[in-house]
Amino acid sequence: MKNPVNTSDLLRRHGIRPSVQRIAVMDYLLTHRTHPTADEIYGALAPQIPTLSKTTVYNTLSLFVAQGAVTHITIDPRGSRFDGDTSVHGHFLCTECGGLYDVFFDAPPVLPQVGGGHKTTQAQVYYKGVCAHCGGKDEK
Amino acid sequence: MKNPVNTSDLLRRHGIRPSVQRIAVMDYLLTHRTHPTADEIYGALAPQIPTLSKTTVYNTLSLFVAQGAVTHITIDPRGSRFDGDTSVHGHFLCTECGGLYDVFFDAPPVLPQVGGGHKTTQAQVYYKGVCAHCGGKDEK
DNA sequence: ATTTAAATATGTAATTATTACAAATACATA
DNA sequence: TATGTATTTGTAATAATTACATATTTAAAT
Repeated sequence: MKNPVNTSDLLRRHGIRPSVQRIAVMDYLLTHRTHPTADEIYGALAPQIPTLSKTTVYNTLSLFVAQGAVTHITIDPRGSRFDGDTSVHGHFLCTECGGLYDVFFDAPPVLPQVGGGHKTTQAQVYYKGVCAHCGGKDEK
Repeated sequence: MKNPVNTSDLLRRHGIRPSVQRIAVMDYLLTHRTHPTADEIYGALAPQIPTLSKTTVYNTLSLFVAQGAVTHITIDPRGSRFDGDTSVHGHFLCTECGGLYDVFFDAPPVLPQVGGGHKTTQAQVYYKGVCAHCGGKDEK
């Protein structure tokens, strides 16, 4: 089996009615941990679902995010990235190649509460720099 | 005086040669703590500098960010926001009104280092939710 | 002061991400 | 099977950002 959990059930648990397209998008996110853009997801799924529309991918991702099934990552100024792993972790963006890597925490960092009467629904930790592959390793 | 520091000197200290346009953009950022978009900055300065081009605003902001004189905030999926305060602090985005607020820390949060040989140049903490003005205060 | 070269700014056109919207299709239920 | 609702699709609009060639300004050299 590709996936340890049943994708339809996962969607239903988030109040999302499964469909061929929704299952495909979620499956793609669960099996590709590259934090893809909507366009990348569309490009990967279109060959298998020839009738797929880019609007559907956007609609689907928007629904997933609204239902808390997917995390919307805004670290990349070139466009939105999406993560099927909604657990608490950070993200590192390589500003050279655009690669986006997970940064898992031994213990989640303690972030101060937001004051001023604002109601926080989510906190995210973003790192930017140059990834090991692009040369971050060697250069001092 | 509007500004405690001389804007030209501030630019020079970051290796940026001052110009009428650059001073105006930096001044705007230093006196307006709303984390404006390029478009907002252009709209605010255009009346005073009639020849100002939007491309210049983009070029200028890009230069400021590259030289570390301004922070590029990517929390808002609708577009890039900019902050003339480069000190360590977080940001809260109201997903209703788009308002972007500073979150100052008593002590900077301890963020785990990024492993994997990646070279980190910057870390940012983003919060999302509903601001006090939009109703975050009342609603449980 | 004048010339010259380099840096900066401008305007227009392209690119790209995302959304709006109306029509078509699929789905679930009576 | 009929009917209403949800979902998907395609096209067109919107908006942010970049590319690029030209014009202007600045600084240095003569």
